[in-house]
Amino acid sequence: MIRNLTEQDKEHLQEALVKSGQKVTPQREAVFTVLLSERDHPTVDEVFNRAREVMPGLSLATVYNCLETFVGCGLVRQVNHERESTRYCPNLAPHAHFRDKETGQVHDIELPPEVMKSLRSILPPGFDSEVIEISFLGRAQAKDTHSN
Amino acid sequence: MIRNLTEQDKEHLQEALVKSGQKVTPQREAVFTVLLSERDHPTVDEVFNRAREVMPGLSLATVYNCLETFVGCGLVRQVNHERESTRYCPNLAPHAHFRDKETGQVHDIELPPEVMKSLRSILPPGFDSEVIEISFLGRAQAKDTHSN
DNA sequence: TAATCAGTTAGAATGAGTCTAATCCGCAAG
DNA sequence: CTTGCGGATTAGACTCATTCTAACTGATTA
Repeated sequence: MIRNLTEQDKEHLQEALVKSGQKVTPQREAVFTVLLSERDHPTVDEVFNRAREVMPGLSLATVYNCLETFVGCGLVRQVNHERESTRYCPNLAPHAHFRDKETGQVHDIELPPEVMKSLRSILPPGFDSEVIEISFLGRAQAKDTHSN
Repeated sequence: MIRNLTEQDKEHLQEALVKSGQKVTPQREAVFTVLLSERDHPTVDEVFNRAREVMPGLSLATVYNCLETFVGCGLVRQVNHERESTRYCPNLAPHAHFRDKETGQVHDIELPPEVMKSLRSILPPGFDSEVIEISFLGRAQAKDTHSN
């Protein structure tokens, strides 16, 4: 179910948008709401379908635009796996992704700072990296029930 | 330039193919030759164009087929970055990829076993991973000249 | 020689994502 | 007000990597 944004979430959205010279619009609020309501790394299509429940006139192009805007102002992260549809994730803490081979579900894996450090240390001199993507592929025993 | 396969490379190809019930064909040899001649993570299209120099009748579909076969029998690895075209890499040692933001070039980064181990250790119980993909995005000072 | 079968081929189909041109909407200036 | 401006939104056309399909090839087996 799609729950409403808390005041705090609204401020978070507004602040991030305004900081990068963007406006808060009803469409952006709707898309953001969808992302926060179910944190299951939805595809654009999934976001689109969920958001339509709340705003039936919303167009697919706008969902693409909104998500791009959010990525641009650091509100959400893109998650790519092989060449499958891009997924979106509002978890901003540094984390890796674990993709279940059977269900296709994506789980967040916390990334302790010392692991990040050891990763950075394997770069030869002259290599300077801003972004490190880590993704696991395998099987996960469903231990939590609040999966998608 | 496309150099011929060494006897050793030919055996390597044959062994891997036969082991998974596949045949050695002229097209597969040509594609494999291209991969080993310039180890710069080419896209399917690049492989296609290079291979045509040596085998003009070769079709794109066949290049796709060959590469898929090679991946299936562990001869090469697929490298994906965001949603760009898939690239192929004949380096089988465990390694990460560094993608230069400016040139688009992909460099292999050696992965020491202790880093692999620390990565595996961050998986919560119940998560079992076969494949770990690590990719860096950033800028690399060109220190070698034999880039593509 | 005929049948079989994997591999190859050209071209059509797919589908995620991007582009375009028209429209909408909020707001500031007149 | 009402006019004009600019960014946001929209529908639909378009792109392009990849996959699919159906016909063809060529080596091997019956």
